[in-house]
This record gives sequence, C-alpha cells and structure tokens, in this order.
Amino acid sequence: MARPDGLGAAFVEELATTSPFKRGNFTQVAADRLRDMIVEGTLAPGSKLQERELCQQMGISRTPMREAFKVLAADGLVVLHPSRGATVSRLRIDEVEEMFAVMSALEALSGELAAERITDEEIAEIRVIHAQMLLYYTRGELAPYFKCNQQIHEKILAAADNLTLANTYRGLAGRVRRARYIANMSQARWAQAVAEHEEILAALVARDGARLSALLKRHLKNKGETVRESLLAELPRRAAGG
Amino acid sequence: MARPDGLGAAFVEELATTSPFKRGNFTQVAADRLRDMIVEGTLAPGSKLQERELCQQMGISRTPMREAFKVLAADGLVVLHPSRGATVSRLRIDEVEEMFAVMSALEALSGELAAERITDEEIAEIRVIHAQMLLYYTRGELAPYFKCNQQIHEKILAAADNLTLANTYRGLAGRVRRARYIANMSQARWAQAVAEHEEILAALVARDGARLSALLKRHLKNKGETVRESLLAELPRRAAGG
DNA sequence: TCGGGAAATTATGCATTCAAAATGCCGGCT
DNA sequence: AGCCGGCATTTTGAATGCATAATTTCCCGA
Repeated sequence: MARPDGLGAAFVEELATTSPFKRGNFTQVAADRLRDMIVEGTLAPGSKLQERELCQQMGISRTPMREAFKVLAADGLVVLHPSRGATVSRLRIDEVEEMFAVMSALEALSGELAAERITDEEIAEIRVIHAQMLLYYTRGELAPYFKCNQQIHEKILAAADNLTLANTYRGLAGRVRRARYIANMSQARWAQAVAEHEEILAALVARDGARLSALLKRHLKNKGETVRESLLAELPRRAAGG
Repeated sequence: MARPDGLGAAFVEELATTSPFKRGNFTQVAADRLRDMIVEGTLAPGSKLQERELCQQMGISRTPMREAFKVLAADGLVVLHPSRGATVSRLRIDEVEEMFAVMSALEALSGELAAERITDEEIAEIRVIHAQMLLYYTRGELAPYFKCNQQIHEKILAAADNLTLANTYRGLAGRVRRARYIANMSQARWAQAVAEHEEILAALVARDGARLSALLKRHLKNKGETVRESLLAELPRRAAGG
C-alpha cells in the first residue's frame, strides 16, 4: 500500500521549489509531503490538519489537499473526523506493539521466501551494506546505521520477490517509522541488534529459510520491544514538556 | 487500512434510496459502493472508471467521486493513470498467489495469538458457526458455506485481539474476494477444506498455538491453490467469451 | 462572577467552474 | 496510399463558490 509508485520526497521538493506548475499530481505531492511531515514529527500526533493553512503553505488549493488527507487516512497516518476535519493519528503503544507483531510475521515470511530465491549477487550487495552498517556501528553513528539497516531489510524484501508482501510491510513500516524517530537504542540493544544481523546474514548465505525466518522474527520482536521501551520512557517526558 | 470505520453497504443503500441529503461522507459512500461493484464484478477488472457516468449513477458530483477513487487506489482495488483516469486493477494470478502467501503468514500469526487469548465463550461461538457450516457443506450450499467460513476466520482474528492484524488481513481479503467470486471449488477440495476446519477447531479447543498456526497457514495455502486453479481454468474461458 | 444559549465566525463538504492534457479526427505531406 | 501533424472535442485536474455543520464568542440572566 503506502505509495506503490514511490515518488520520493526529492520530487516533492523539486516541484515546490522550482517551476510551480507541473500539473498532474498535486495530490500525490501533497500526500507525500504530509507523510514526511508526520513521520519527522513536524505535524505532531493528534494535531489538527488545517487544510486552509497547509494549502497556503504548499501553494495549492483545497481539493488536492483534501484528497491527500483521504489517501493518508487510508494509510492510517491520519484520522478523519466527519465534518470536523482531520488529525494526525496518535500511535498508542499497544498499536505499535500490534504493528511489530504483524511486521515480524511478515519478516518471517520474507525470510522464508528470500532464502529460496536470493541470488549470490544480491547476497553480495547485502554484504556490502552490512559491512558499511558495522562501520557506522563502531563509530556510533546512529542515523546512517539505521539507513543501512533499513536497506538490508529492503533488500531481503526485494529478494523475497513478493510485491504484495513488500507493500504491506512498507505500509506498516511507514507508520511505525515515526515511533522510531523518537526511540533511542541503549548500547546493549544496539549490540544485540548487530549480533542478530550477523546471524541473519549467515542464515541468508546458508539459504536456511527456517532459520532466517526465525531470526528475522525474533529480530523484529526485539526491535519492537526497544521501541516500546523508548516510548514508555519518552511518554511521561512529553506529557510534562508540552 | 481498508475501511477502519467499516461503514457497510447497508448505509450506502440507505443514503442512496432514502433521504438523498444526508450530508457527511459521500466520499465514503461512493468508495464503499465502488468497492462492492468491483468485488461483485459489476466493474470488471481493467475496466475504466468513468467518473462522470458514475457520478450521475450515484447522484453525486465529481469531487467526492474522485476522492473515492484515491481511497480505492490506496487500497489497491483501483489503479490511477495520471491524467488518464482510473481503472479497476486487474488481479494477475501471480498477485493472487502473493496475496495468499501474505495472508497465510497473517493467519498463522492470528492463530498463535488467538490460541493464547481465546475465551471459552468465543470457542463456543465458533463451534456454532462451524456446525452450521458443516450443515451447508452436506447440503452443498456453497454461498452460505463461504459466509460461515469467513465468519470463523473473522472470529479467530477477533480473538487474536490485534486490530492492526485484522485490518491488514481484511485489506488483502477484500482484494482477493473478487477472485473467490469467480473461483469454484472441486468436491475434493471442498472436503479437504472441511477436514482442515475440523482440525482447526480442535487445535483451538486445545489452545495449541503452534499447531493452530501451522494448520491455518496450510489451510490458506490450500485455499490459495484452489483459487489459483480456478483462475487458471477460468482465464481462457473469459478470454474466449469476451 | 459564572453558566447557558444564541448569534457570528469559521471550517468543512460538495458542486461548479476553469484550465490543461489527452484523444480523436481531418487534412496535408511524403 | 499511408503516415505525420495540427485542430477540435472530450476528459481530467485543480480552484473557487456556496450551503451547512461545528466552534467560538458574546451577551444576558441567575
């Protein structure tokens, strides 16, 4: 689901900054932009989406903006209140737990499928990213680490060669990404995650589907717990702060 | 995903037939109606969605109809061709296979979770539906059989108590439902499905999560194969017929 | 001073209008 | 005779307008 065509934020920027009249996909552009704003927290969970205001901000009219709201609502990032506008959906902790449960089931499947189908070349590519990721880990650079991490999971998803699976997964991943923005890993958790990734890579090389599946499932479960802990720790702070 | 609020077709009818001015959500109504039309085949896969025509048909204007298109596109039932309108998405056989693979992973999870949490009362309810289903089976009444079947899976999903899982599953189920409309089971397949359901019920009663999970997974896999066979058998006929 | 209610304001939902792009058609050109 | 290009028509995409529902404010009474 999410954005099957995958117009990235880059294009959004391109349109917003340069020639303002590239007719065709104001809706898509608005949706992607809103998505980014929600994920990075510019639009806080629970905050109201003022269509008038956002329209001015993006220099478009209400129609495509409203369509964008609908799309994001279908994605679960936004809640529509009939005749009362739209708000950024709050992600309750139990919801995040639910999502991670579902995602780990999907990761398990992707592991099974990937083990059957992955090519040596794909493994080699993953190996490169993996090594890069380790480097960032040793340097303690979290953001690029995450990026590599995500790329690896994307590669595995791609190797599974099941677009429906990939889209379903991405839909959920998009929704929890905002939680991850908030979440910070402890050193212990981080080390554990890296260790797990080593095992995952090994299972991938061995084409051991069952093992890979179990590893990925556990990996996601741990990630879920990390995020959960962070959220629990962060929640009271936020309540106090604003 | 899908329709989290779940306004059903009933409401659509209500609005369409009685007081025509119930201001509020023509978009939702239009989306649900289109969904039904697509699922039941009134709008054939690949056919163009003529917005003007559909607007007249439903007595609404283009704005909510276009919004409905966007929502259905996010659900995957409709494909938007920029500046060229929207068409009902075709479901390719490999896509159906993909969906069933994902659904079986989700069913497996729902089985695991349900086994942990299901109450005696819920089991009793399922037992009733199960018995009813068997009756329809012996009578050879396919449609009501399917309905019971679906209800059982819904009950298990409900028992799993994971809304995200349920919504994700429903999103996919909604998309493959059209395939099932076409599909017809062989007697052997039907008997096998019934036998599997017996086992599923037993595992549920025993609260055997691992077993239930495996059974559901296999069950869905078989269902997927059934649908696949039907589609393969139906495809050439359709090509010849029109 | 506080609470209730009505009017004004605001914002939402849908319709309509306006503009641009695509499709189809006709004529000219090779 | 067939193909390419330009013009008209159709259709889509976005903006604006209008009616209604929600919210806020303000006034009056207790």
